[in-house]
Amino acid sequence: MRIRTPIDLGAVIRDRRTKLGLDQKSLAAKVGVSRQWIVEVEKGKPRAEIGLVLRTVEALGITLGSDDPGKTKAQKGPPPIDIDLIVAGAREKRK
Amino acid sequence: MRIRTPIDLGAVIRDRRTKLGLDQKSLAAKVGVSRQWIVEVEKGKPRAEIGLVLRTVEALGITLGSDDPGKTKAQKGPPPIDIDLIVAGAREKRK
DNA sequence: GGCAAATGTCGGCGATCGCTGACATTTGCA
DNA sequence: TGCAAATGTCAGCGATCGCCGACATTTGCC
Repeated sequence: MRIRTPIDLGAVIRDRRTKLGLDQKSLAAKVGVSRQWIVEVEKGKPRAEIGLVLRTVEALGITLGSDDPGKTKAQKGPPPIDIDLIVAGAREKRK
Repeated sequence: MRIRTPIDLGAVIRDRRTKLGLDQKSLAAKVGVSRQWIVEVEKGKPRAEIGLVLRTVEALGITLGSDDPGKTKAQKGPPPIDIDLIVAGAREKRK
C-alpha cells in the first residue's frame, strides 16, 4: 500500500497487527512502547516519533520501501498534484 | 530502497534532495519546517515527527510503500532476524 | 587566494512527547 | 445474559520536540 499520511500508516499497522492475531498489549511489549502509544499511532497520530514507528513496522514484518521516480522507471508526468498548496494549509491543523 | 531505520530514511531524503538540486533552505520552506529540522532528519534523527517526515517525503516526490509479506507473495521464512533482541537494547540508546 | 552560499552547531523557549496508572467502553465467548 | 479480555480515554509528569537567531565551518566558483 502507498503511504502518504500518518492515517495510512496507522491503518497499515493495525491491519497487520490484527492479521497476525496480536493484541495491542503484546505488540507494545514487542516494540518496547506503551499500549497507549499503539492506540494513538493506529489512529494516525502525526507527531509520533519516527524511530518508534519504524521499530513497530519492523516488529510486524512489514517492508517499507521508497521508490524514487526515475530510479525505477522514467515516468512522464512527475508531480501529480500541487504539493505546496497542500502543505501550506496542513501546517496549522496538525491536530 | 528498503527503509529500516531513521538513518536509512535520512539517506533517502538527502539523496533525493540533492538529486533535485534543492538546498536545505528551499526544501524546508516547501515542507514548512525549519532548516535545522532538515539537517537533523538527514542525519537520521530517530525522534522526528512522522507527520513532518511524510510531508517531506511527499514534497520530494518519493513514493513510500508497505509490502505485507503474504500479500505480494507467500514467503516461507517469515521473520528473518530476532527483532526482540534488537529492540531490547535499542530502547535506551535512542540518542 | 578570497568571497558567498550552503551546511553544521549552539542556547533558550513554549509546546508536546511517551509513560504510568486508573477508569470507561466495547467485544467475544461460555 | 454475564464475565473477562481487549480497546479507548483521561490527568499528571519529566524529557524532548521543533523553532528562532546567531555563529562556525565547509563547499563551490571567480
